[in-house]
Amino acid sequence: MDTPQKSVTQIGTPISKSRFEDSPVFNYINSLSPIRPVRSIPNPNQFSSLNFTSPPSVFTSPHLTSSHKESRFFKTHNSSSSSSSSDPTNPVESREDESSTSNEEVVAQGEDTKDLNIDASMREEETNRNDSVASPCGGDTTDLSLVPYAPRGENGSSEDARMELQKVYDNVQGKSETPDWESLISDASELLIFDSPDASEAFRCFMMQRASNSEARFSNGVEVQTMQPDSNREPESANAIPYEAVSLLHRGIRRRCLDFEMPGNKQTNNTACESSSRCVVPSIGLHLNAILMSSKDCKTNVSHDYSCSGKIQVGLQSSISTLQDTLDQTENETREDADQDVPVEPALQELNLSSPKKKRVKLDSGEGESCKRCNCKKSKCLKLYCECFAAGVYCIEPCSCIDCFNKPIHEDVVLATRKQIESRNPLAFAPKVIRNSDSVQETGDDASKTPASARHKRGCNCKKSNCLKKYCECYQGGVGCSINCRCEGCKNAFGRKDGSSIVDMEAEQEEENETSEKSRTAKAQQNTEVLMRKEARSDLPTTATPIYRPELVQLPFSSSKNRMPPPQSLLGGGSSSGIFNSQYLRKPDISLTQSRIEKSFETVAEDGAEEMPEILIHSPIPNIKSVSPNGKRVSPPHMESSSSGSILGRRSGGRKLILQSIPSFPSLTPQH
DNA sequence: GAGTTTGAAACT
DNA sequence: CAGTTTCAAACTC
Repeated sequence: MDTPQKSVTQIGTPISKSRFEDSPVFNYINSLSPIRPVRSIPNPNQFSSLNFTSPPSVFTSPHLTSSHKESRFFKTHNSSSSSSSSDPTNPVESREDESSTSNEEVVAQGEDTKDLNIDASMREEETNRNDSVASPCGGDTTDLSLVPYAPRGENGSSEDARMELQKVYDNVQGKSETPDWESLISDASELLIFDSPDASEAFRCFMMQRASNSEARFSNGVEVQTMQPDSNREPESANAIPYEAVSLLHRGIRRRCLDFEMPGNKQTNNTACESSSRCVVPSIGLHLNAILMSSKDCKTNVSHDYSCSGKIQVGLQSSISTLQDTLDQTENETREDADQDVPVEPALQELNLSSPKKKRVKLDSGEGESCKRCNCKKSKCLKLYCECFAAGVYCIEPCSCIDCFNKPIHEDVVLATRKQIESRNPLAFAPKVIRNSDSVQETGDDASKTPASARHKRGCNCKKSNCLKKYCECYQGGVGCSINCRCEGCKNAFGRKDGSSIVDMEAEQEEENETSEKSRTAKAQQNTEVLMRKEARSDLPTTATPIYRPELVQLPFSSSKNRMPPPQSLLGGGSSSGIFNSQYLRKPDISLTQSRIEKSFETVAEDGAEEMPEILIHSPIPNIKSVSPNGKRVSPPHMESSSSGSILGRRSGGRKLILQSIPSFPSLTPQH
């Protein structure tokens, strides 16, 4: 709700800079501090303000950058942990040691190796220090992910791996058309994602600091130093922040989630970030996991780590506000609420069918501690096949991948590959499930818990699974199918392509159980049933624009028992409203009439509401293609797509309220 | 755990 | 852009 913006607001605002610097306190502090603030040349690519603009011409090695960062942190905060750079007792370290035997790693990393050791000690320190706090995703498990071990693979020699790496890297680079590509990489490398609340908090601290010292470069070594003066600026966290920020950030960095820049955000981020939390959105897709992590999720165990994967994003992607909420909550309430569910949780938990939940349950109960991640064998975890890679996170120890290059140590390769993929498909790393956030504005507090709608950005293409299995990305994402889908025989429980949803199905079933001749026939054959349903619906003009209705999925109270759909799903959704549809399913004339009426109302806002919400706007054109075999009657998306939440009161006496152009993802546009 | 199925991603 | 191949997750046994 409002919280989301809060955090971001704090982050960017350049205003604070001048304010602080002009303040007597600041001057005083400056005079006291032996450390002279170092100002780097203003660089638009600086970390501050989440500036994603084109990279600096000067190439900066990602490794170098990160090394500096980490080592600096270490120096500054680590008076206590500076000592040992390796801890044999630490599993992570063990792993590292193992890896360190590889020449490759030494060669490749050099300074990194040192940093890694530092990292390890830091980690240890932090572990001791924040044990209760962050003990994140399975503690060690998470940490392990931080260990950049060489891609020797489980079965390859280090030499092979190195060659492989070179090959991959060359390959990627060769294909890259971006002139300043390396700069981009280095630039992107700074955009680390924070997949823990702590990390995000740290990040925020950093951003805040940067706000007051925006010129300082992340890698200039100023950060930590300037912290001191900063501490005064932030009375509430005074002493804590510097250390916390750094250590936490550090932890965040150590964690494998990467904050890959989002295509198209480079130019907009600056402004967007300054104005609203939405700025998170641009990269939210890749951050979601991180943010999710930031939610108490990270504090529980196994599930956390998994939540880092894109899959879990499902629930979170739902709404940025929710995410931000979570983030904020985490920040504000300290980590003591670790065990408390963030707003998002309820929703997910309620969704029995929700894949994330499912997965988590599975993990929790079934696989125990093993945060199972990817299992790539041939892709080197550098393709979208790899869940980790696709989710924007590094592979971690629990992964069973072979010859994995998706490790911090191969950051360049990862980023390069990513870049390449993005060049092919700018949305490749965008959240697969896009959630409409209009509910936020509409329903207030509950909004964050009950995102109005969501959909798979691209839609599925299921042929045999009927969208009833996790093969289906929509289903897996806990969202209904939409016109974007090209699925056949869609039975997606979260909402079918034809516009029905769980509620619809239930209502339908009831009807079917009772008398409907059609339904009886349909029951006879499942496949037939689907087709028939589609046909029946296709008869209804109102269903012409079957925008799927995922609302139920996200609703905490959307349990099967509770047939009360969320306000929006109940009222909105228009054509897709199951109740509505089922009600008129066999009353074409009525529905037709109504549809006409509606049509006159809908056209206005619905398109906007439906299409705009998605940051990732897809041309409706291809959607036309999505018509099922018998979907000839399915109207083009632009017709009167009834977006859930955009229309209210369809059932209420035929009166319909249109929530004009409520952007699902207002996030992109600076608001305030 | 091995084998199969499935559909996305990648390739042609 | 359509068809094919590759890939890894999901699923089944």
